[in-house]
Amino acid sequence: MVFPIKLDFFRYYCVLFLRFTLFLKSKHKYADEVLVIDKLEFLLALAREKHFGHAAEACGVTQPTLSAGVKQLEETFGVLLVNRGSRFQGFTPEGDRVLDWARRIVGDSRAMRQEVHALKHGLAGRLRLAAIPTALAMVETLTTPFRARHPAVQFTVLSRTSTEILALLENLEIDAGLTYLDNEPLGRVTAVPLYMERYRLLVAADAPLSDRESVSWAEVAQVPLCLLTPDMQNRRIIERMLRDTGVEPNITLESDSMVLLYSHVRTGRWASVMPARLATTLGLTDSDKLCSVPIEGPEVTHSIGLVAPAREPLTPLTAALVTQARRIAPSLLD
Amino acid sequence: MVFPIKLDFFRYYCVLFLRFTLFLKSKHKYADEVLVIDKLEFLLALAREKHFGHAAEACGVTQPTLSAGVKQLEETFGVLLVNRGSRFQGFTPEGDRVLDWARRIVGDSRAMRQEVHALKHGLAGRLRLAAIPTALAMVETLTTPFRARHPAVQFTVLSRTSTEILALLENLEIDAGLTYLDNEPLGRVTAVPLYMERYRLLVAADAPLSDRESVSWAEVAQVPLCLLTPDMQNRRIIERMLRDTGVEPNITLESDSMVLLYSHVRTGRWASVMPARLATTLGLTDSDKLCSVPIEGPEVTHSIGLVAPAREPLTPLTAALVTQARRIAPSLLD
DNA sequence: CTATCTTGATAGATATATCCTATCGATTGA
DNA sequence: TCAATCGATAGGATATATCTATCAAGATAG
Repeated sequence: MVFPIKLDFFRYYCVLFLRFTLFLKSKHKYADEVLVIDKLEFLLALAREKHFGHAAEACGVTQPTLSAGVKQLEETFGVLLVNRGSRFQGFTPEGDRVLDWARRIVGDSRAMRQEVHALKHGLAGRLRLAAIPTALAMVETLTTPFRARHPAVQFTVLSRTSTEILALLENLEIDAGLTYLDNEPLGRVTAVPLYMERYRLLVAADAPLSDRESVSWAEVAQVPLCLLTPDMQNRRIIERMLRDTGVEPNITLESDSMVLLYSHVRTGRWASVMPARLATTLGLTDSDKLCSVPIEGPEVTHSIGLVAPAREPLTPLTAALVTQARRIAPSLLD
Repeated sequence: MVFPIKLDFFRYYCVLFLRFTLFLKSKHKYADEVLVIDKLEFLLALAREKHFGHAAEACGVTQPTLSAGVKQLEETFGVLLVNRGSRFQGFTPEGDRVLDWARRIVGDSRAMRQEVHALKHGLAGRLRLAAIPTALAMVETLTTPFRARHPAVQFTVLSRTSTEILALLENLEIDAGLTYLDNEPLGRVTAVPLYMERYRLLVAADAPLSDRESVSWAEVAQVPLCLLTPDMQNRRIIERMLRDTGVEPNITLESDSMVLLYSHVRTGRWASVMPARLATTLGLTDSDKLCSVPIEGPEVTHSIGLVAPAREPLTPLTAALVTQARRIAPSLLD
């Protein structure tokens, strides 16, 4: 019975203290309500790290500095933004709203810097992208022509799950993503459809089923499979197809790495299921080692495309990427 | 007793590492590129005042402070933003772009504050509006029901020309405006049509034409008229109608004040042309002193409505006003 | 239940930034 | 030519930002 009382008392004390501090502050001469964008970045970092120390490190400052920054925000708004016990306990409702605006303002300020820089030095900088594993091979069709037009632009490409991509986008940690457009709610994003994902069986040339014109999902379910881990949407889609046949699939190996899956398929002991376009793009079927066999049955296709923030205007780099995506889309959509 | 030693060693290592990182990060220790929103406001003030001293006064700082603020912005971006000779000579192209972003960021930061405030204290604050003179009487139909719902909200309403309203809106000096929707290019705004402007002749009860069922534009052109000044779009519209009859209109008095026009019409020596709705809303025709006579001829109507920034989301106050406008619009559009 | 670790807050010191007043130099106008 | 206007600059007072070091309150492991 001691804890609740102490906790309540602590909170009460916090609120009282904050009010008192606010009262004192109002007498100070300057910076009554100076909003520094860097402090908003503190809030963003805190939102993704959920830890004052880690957030501080991410911002390149010490923990007391970040704590003070957040507290200053709370003082300017006159509201507690973060629920604190002995540790970070999430944001208050007001904090959530401020966080939303902070994302927008920080994004805009970055876009502003980038645009001015682009006016001076042409389109340059680093585009941060993330793609679902099965779309990784497609990134090239976007980046290669883009770089031909804008040689000064650099890329960072991460392999992530579809949900992670949306979260990264929301937190301004990436500029755009390549992911499914039609399965999960996308939220506030600009989407450019690029191609449809169709599935094929990938097997070694000397493995069973390799000489077939086509196979059924039921047959696929009976060979030892290596697939992506279940946190990937691609895996869930394929697994659904397999289970719909009534046969319990034989998924003997899973990984989050496409390279690992390939290397196993090459041994002839495993097979895998992957998007048709992926196999051909990588030229895996050019050698005589691997075959990709069409899978019969209901044509399940999933639209994959570029997602960027729904903000208007976009940063010059992101805008150029979206333009590039719109340009190549017709040649990909069969 | 092994742990403390290890811990100390770890901490020592951490500190060394941190120092090293900081050393690499910057030669200047702090604030290499700190963006303060207040400085962006300096830029907005400079854009509308076109004068360093006046802009400084508008921001509540001295001129050197504003000069330094602008210069700091220029240093952060590494570009000149303002063309200076011995005086303010406008913005550079980069300056114009920064100005555009500054408007957006400043607007968002205000909206953020307002929203947090609204979460704490309910919808409160001051709505800054501007309306064209002929729409002034209509403002009441918007503000009265609005205040009934949100009693804590205060209003500031300015009488301005339609072009001024758009400029004020652009510079965040007003939250919304009441103006013509279909005559001039509106730019980036949200528009809510409210009603159509139709014209009537306003005359004293004992003046010529007062007993007519209706009059023609040609007849109107022959009586001494008092109208708004030519910078008002309303005046230009009416004048066009009059000239189209081929008769040179007899505009013997012009003013930017509707009250002045009324007081002259009441003498019986002048007549005026005004929107039908305006006369009835003010109850001018209830007394026996004034009559409003329908004008025959081509039905020229001009749509009038509420304009607000095209930004999304709007500030809570502006959003509530737009909602209110949408609510009352059906009862106004006949 | 105790010892230890983790986490965020706080204190004190110092460097930095901000702002004001006063003044200057250049242009503009009379 | 002289005064007025405009924006830049210098110098000094003061607020602010950041660091290091440390603390106290949970959480955790033994």
